[in-house]
Amino acid sequence: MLCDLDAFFAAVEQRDNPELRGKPVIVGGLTGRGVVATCSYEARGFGVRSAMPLKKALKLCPHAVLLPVNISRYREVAAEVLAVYRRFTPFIEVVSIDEAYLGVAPGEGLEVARAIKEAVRKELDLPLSIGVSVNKLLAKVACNLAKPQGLKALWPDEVPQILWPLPVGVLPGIGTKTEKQLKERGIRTVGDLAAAPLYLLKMVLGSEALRFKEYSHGVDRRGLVLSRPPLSFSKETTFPRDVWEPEVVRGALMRLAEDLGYRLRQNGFLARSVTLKLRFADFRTITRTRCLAEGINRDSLIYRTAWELFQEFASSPPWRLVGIKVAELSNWKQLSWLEDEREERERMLALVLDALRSRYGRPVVRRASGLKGILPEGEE
DNA sequence: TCTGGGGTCCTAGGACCC
DNA sequence: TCTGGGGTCCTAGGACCC
Repeated sequence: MLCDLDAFFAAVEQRDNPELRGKPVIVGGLTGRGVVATCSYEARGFGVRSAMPLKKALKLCPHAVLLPVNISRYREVAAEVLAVYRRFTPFIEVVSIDEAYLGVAPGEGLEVARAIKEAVRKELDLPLSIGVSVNKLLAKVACNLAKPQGLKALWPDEVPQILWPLPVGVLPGIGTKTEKQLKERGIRTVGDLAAAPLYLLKMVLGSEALRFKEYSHGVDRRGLVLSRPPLSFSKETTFPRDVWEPEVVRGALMRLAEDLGYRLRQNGFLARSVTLKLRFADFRTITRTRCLAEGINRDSLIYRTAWELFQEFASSPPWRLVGIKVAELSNWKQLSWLEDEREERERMLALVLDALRSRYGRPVVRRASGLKGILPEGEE
C-alpha cells in the first residue's frame, strides 16, 4: 500500500493552529521569488498548486494565509507518523517526508489500511490517503484516485477500465517532457501506450520502453527498497534579487559549505566530490564538479573547493542562485595517527562548533583573530 | 506566471589503461 | 599507416520525483 499524507505541510500548520482550519493556507518560501511547497485543499479550490510561483498563487488567492516552511517541525511529525506505520508492519519504504510504501500480507491490505488511516487520524489528527494493490504502481495510482482522505484498492483486473483512460503522466518516470513527446506521436493515455507498437515507444523511451509497456498493463516488478545510505548532500539558495557582486556569492558559499560540512560530520560521512551550481539571471544553469584525492568533511575545504570552482567558471553576473553538492560519500574513518597536531586541533574545533550549533543554532563567527593558528588559513 | 530545494538515475563523451 | 576491444573514472546536463 502507498500511504500519502494529504497536503502535509499545510495540514500540520492547520492542526497546530486551529484558527487556520477551513482557511486557504499556502506554505512556501517568503522571499517573493519562492514557490508553493504545499497548499491546503481550501487554497486548491482557488487554483493554487504545488510548485506554483508564490506571486501567481497570491493573485489567485489574495486572502490566503502564507506561512514559511518549518521543515524541522514537519520532520518531527513525520517521525510520529512513521512510528504508527511501524506498529503495523516492518516492511516500509520511505519515499519522502509525506509518502511511504508499506508491505503487508496478501489479502490484508484493505483491513490494515483502514486501521492505519484511523490511527493517524485519531492519534495525530492528520488526513491520510492510502492506495492498496498488488504492486507499487497500482497502489500509487489507487492512492491518487483516493485523495483526499480516501482509501482505495485497484486490482489488476480493473486495469483496462481504470488505468487505461488516465494520461500517461500517471506512470512513474513519465514527466512533462516525456509526456509531450509521447503526445506528439499520438500517445496520450495509458491505454494508448498499451496499444502502441514497441518500436514507437523505443523512439521516446529508449531502453525503458519495455518497462513502461509493462506498467501500462499494470505490471510492476519493483520491490520495496527498505533503506539505504544517502549518495549526496546538497544545499542551494536563490538570492532575493539577482546578484552582481562576487563577494555576496562568496558569503553564500561559506554558509552553504558550513551547512554541508555539519551534515557530513553529523552523519559520519566524508565526501570526495564537490559540485558548484550556478544559475544566471536568464535561468541558464551550469554545474562544475571537482573530484578530490581524499574524502573531506570540513567546512573550510568544501568552501575552498566551491570558491575555486566559482572563480574559474562563474563567467559574468548577474547570478540568481548558487549551490553546493557533496557526493562520492564514504564512511568517516577516524584519521590515522599520522595526522598532525594542527589537524587534530581543527577537528576539535569542528566538534566544539557542532556542539554549539546543536544547542544554539548556527554560530555566527564574525572575526576570530584569537583563534590564529587554529582556523584554516584565510578563514575568519 | 516567472519559475524553490533536496534528492536519484541515466546518457554521453573524453581521458586513460591494458 | 591507420587503427580493436574492453574496462574504469571523471564530468556535464537533463529528466524525474516529492
